[in-house]
Amino acid sequence: MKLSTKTRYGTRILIELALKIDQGAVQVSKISASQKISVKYLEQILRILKQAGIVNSVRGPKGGHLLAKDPEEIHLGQIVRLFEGQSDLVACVSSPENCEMAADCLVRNAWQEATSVLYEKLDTISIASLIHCSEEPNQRSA
Amino acid sequence: MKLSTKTRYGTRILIELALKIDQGAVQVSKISASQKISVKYLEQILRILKQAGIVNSVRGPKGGHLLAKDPEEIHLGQIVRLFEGQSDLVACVSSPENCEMAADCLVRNAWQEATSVLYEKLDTISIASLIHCSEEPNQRSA
DNA sequence: AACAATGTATATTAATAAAGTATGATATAT
DNA sequence: ATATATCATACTTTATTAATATACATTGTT
Repeated sequence: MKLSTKTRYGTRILIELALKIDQGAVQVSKISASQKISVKYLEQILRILKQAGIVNSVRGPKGGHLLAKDPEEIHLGQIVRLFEGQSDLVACVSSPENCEMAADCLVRNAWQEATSVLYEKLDTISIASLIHCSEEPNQRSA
Repeated sequence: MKLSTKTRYGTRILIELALKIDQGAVQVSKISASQKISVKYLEQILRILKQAGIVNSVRGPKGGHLLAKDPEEIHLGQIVRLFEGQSDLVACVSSPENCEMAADCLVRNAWQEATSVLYEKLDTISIASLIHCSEEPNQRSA
């Protein structure tokens, strides 16, 4: 029940783009260097973020990627749902037909509720809030 | 970010044992038949549950497994923690040394909070509550 | 127009983890 | 004793995730 690296990387990428929001398009090679993620893997992740409308890209020389939305409007819930694909803790919540025990399964609804609680929490955390948190004076010395 | 089959199976096993709580020890072969899980796989899962003190077993003829605790005292949080092993959504929450970016990772605390919310919810759901829910009259027709 | 810098797309491989199976041992009621 | 059960570990298979490789498309600069 762990988050995939794509989810974690994707979140870090968005934070980097949010921090560099006034620098225009950021090149994949730059993100690769700062996040220590291979260029090719990064491209896959950025493509997913782009298709979801979270980032935009500019092709050609001087191109790169930038946020398509305000950091206030990007929440962890959206990112996790995007990368984890099947967003339920158990598949039968959204596809009961895949489990032959579904009709008698007393637990399904409980997993459903737990899933909801988790996403409700993740939906309250924006990229912007993560950044602001780090800017508070007590967080780091000197 | 799915629950493993061991977690799901384990939960169903505990429900079955709770429903048969007045029948004494239930044999692995019986559980295997009703839950449609292979005997050998089931034995692995039961061993984990036994080591955690959630079930007891009786060896030899007429042996089997039974709950070691009141169904009211067994909660989904405990089961999930038991089978998912590493209970955090991301490993760095409990082991920051595994991630070289940990010092600068703005997200770690957020994953931590989401994890907590999820388990707090799971800790409120007991095996007993799942069973009682199914006994409400409206759940099934005739 | 040519070129180089950049993103786009898909296929392939490698690594890891999960799921399931097999073999054999140990305990105990009868 | 013997049959019936659980206990323990090793192994195999399958699925998923992570990462790499190859080829293509777009665009600013000259």
